[in-house]
Amino acid sequence: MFISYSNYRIQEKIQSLSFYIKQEVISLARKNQVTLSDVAKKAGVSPSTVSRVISDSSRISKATKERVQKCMDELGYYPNAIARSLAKNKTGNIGVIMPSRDEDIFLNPFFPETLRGIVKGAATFGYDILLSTNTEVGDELQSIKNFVRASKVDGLVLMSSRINDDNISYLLSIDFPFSLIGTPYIEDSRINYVDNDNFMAAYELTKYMISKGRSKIAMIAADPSLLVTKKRIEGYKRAIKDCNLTCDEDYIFIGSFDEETGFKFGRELIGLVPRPDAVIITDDLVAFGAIQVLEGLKFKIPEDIAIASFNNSIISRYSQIPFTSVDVNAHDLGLESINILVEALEKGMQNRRIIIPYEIHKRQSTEGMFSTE
Amino acid sequence: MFISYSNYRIQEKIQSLSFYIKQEVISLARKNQVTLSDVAKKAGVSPSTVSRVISDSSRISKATKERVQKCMDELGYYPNAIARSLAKNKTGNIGVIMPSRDEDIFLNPFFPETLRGIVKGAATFGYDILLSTNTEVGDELQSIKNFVRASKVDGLVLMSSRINDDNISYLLSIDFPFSLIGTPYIEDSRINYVDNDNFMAAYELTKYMISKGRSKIAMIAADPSLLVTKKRIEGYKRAIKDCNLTCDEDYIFIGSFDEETGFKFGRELIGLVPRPDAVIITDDLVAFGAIQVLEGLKFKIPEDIAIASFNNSIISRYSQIPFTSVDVNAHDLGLESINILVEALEKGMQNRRIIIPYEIHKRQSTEGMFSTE
DNA sequence: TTGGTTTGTGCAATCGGTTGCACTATTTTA
DNA sequence: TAAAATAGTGCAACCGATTGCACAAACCAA
Repeated sequence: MFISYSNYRIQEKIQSLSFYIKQEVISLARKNQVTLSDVAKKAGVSPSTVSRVISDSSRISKATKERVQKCMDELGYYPNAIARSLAKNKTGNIGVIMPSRDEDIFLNPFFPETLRGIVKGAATFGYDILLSTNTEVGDELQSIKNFVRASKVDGLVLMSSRINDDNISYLLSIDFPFSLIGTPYIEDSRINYVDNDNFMAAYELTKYMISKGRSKIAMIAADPSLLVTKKRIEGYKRAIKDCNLTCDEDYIFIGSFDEETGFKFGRELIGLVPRPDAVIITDDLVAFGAIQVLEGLKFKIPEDIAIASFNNSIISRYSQIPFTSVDVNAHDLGLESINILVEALEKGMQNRRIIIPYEIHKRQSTEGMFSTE
Repeated sequence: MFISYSNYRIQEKIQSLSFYIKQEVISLARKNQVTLSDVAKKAGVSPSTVSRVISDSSRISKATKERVQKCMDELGYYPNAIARSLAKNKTGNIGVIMPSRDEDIFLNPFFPETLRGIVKGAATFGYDILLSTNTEVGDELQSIKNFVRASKVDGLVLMSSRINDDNISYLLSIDFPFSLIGTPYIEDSRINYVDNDNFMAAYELTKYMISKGRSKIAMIAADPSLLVTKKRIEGYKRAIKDCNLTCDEDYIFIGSFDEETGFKFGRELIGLVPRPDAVIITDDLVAFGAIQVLEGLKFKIPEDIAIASFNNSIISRYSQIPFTSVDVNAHDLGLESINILVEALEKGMQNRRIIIPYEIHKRQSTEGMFSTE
């Protein structure tokens, strides 16, 4: 009698059989997971007792604890985090949602720096970091939902905030714990965030320019739907106004966080009438691009035009013309974002807002034409 | 009758009660997890059927599939990843083990770049990235064990390899799937890795120096227990030998991946007799430090001494004197490390070794005193 | 001695899925 | 037309923990 191999049931069976064989082979080496029950059996107690020993329950006698502990050591037992997560409805993971521009993200040292702080913070509290891996650009919400709805994380860190931020709205609507790096677009006591005072930073930077004798100050910013950009533009405008200078909208350029933006607007900048004698730029890389262009066009920095920017990355220090830049302390932003999140998770703390101090590193690019100081 | 509050049982009860109240409150908003059984109930089928609909089993009729699907949509069902992990013994997570130097890691753009590739690769295959968060410096093995023994990940990516690497030995000993960025210290068909040909890169770079008329070539390297360093030193030595030049051990300096190393050895370098007319450095940041020192000491680059290094980071392009640097293509290293790991996980592939091409970006710092080309 | 505590442990349900196997109804084959 | 194969679904065990409650033994006060 022929066996009909078209019989998919058999195929299934074979498949599952070979699966088992493979698993078996693998399991000989790996998958030698010692379980709680194994320990219990060896120690002659019930699994619940072992579980209580692990959590150091006060209801287990010292003698039993020691005996069980010994068995655990001997068997090399290590609790299965997945099973524990399921039972306790807690994962021990914190999800980090990175802006999904792919190219940009790690180019700008702000994110790696922040991530370093995050990792460090998580380590001290015993959490692991789950990184969002969006395939689609701009689809952070999808990553968030994947993490949240699949219960893969206990809480989230959002690394940026925008106006009418969908991510924030969603998380608030389902009341899921998160902390934000940046200032939220709405006041809501449930939002824990950490940020610099970007308004003041830009304000102070602009004032500093003015104190150095500059009066026609331009700005190159990024997408103003990003709160950080918005705040900086506001601070800049306010300083101009407070000093009774005029702030033409022509003087504000909107680009992105790359060198190209610096090239492009550096060129346009010097075409303005009257020509600016200073420019504030929201990122070092952009500033660097602008400097290159301006130098190429034979403008002198800082004599003809002063330049200052944000992030205080390595290139601001080591560019041909070292330029003034605001250190936002990205590492601490990351670290504190974890602190407040963990406090929210473990102690139910709310309404935490932490302002991380910035620091203006003054360099050659903003030296005065004539100093008023 | 008084209630004895010292009765810890009662205290426990109260605690658990308040816990429940809190949980209850929370669960009103969050924790509205729709489960498989809910869907099953609504669709009037058994949970197993729903599960099979999710996995699109061929054994469920089209009609049932559609009906169940509709119920899932209506209820907003989303499978719980934890429960699934437990049942399938697969997490969908890949652990990334970063060298645990804390400060160094993100300072050097190599790691962020690599991580970017890793994240991108993981996204295409639908895996999430779990980052190692070692508290103790140099204690990657602990992180690895935490991930592996707790079953938090399906596989691992190691971002560096050393001689007699404990991490590799451990993973091999328990036969746990991983891929390596770098070349392993031992031949083992079970190790899948991706690397540059660091020997050839250094060899070629050295030859290039020689072709430019240099004959006394020094090297500043990092810890030679790191395979990457070892290979580069070997390539360098070989090139020297092949050209019948002498390679004094004095010409080789061992430091770390920071500017300080550049400062220190830049200074020592020019004290050597005979004085080197070229130096190969294993990292841009170090090279940058060296350049600063040398310039400070009034040495001309490239006239007095040529400089070349590795990683082609932004500072190699934009330093006052742009310097020659080898682009190791960190992004692709990361991306491929995921590719081979996933192939190992899902298809049992072994013995994969991928060499990512490097590219020497030639810049001003290696222009010849006199060109032989 | 008796009834009430206090202590220490185990039972069994639960977390939310997956899957081998059994079972029925329908179709195909001879 | 009877036997065999196929299709569609459900039962129940299982993944590896946690935890409310029950229960037995030891202890204590009156």
